[in-house]
Amino acid sequence: MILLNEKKYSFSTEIFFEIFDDRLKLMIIWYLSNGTMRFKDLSKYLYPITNKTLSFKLKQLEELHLIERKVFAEVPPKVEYTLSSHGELLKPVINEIIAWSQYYAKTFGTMVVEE
Amino acid sequence: MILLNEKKYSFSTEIFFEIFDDRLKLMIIWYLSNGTMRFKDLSKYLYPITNKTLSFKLKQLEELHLIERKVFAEVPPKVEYTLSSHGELLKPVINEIIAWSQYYAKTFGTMVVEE
DNA sequence: AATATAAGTATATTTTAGTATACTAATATC
DNA sequence: GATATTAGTATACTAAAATATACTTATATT
Repeated sequence: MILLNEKKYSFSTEIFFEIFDDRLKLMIIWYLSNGTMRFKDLSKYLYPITNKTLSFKLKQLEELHLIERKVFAEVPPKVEYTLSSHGELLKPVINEIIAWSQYYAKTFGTMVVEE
Repeated sequence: MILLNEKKYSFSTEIFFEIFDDRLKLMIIWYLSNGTMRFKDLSKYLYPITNKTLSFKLKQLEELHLIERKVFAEVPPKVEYTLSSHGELLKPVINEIIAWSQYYAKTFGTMVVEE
């Protein structure tokens, strides 16, 4: 259970760190910022990640109102994940992260295959 | 040892996640973005953190050229940590993080004491 | 002479995040 | 009738990260 509301933060960014305490959640947001994805797509892109871990992270992001989960009554199961409006507002953050990463890669020679 | 140069990244933000694989390093950058700090200051602000952990994180950030370490020949020891020019360029990222965190706190009622 | 100080290091221990592996449900396909 | 499919769950295990605790060094203070 995530209980952000019971905590007090000494500075604004702490909320961000509380939410993105691991890179996986932010990476999921990054992937979903390119459009809707199914569980298996995310699993593939985030490899190696176990179903358990991915499932848990998605649940957390949903609790935090950052993504939305849409279940289709099909067999085999189909579940789609999409950024919520609050999640969409993370795009400027992601864009700055991309800009800085590209600068860093250019400066220190780390290869970047694609954006 | 951090060997970013030996890795290839499938998208730009991966470098960022590789560097900020834990919240501590980004929090250190956040604190230093307000100015120079000594080891003990950081230790106080990042409480609870052990000397060992803080020392290790600072070493990593220095290896990544994001901070600079200045040793004074004094007793008791005095060491000052400052953002490097590359670290300074993370400020736009931090600013977007602050903006989003404030929006999120306002929307979901999480308290933020100060910026 | 004992104690405090800052910036760590050393060692052992604990926590916790993630992994590996196997399993399920309901239908479609070979 | 056996097998594949997706989106998970369940259980047990492992490895990495952080903690707790004690120690160091050289000077200044009580």
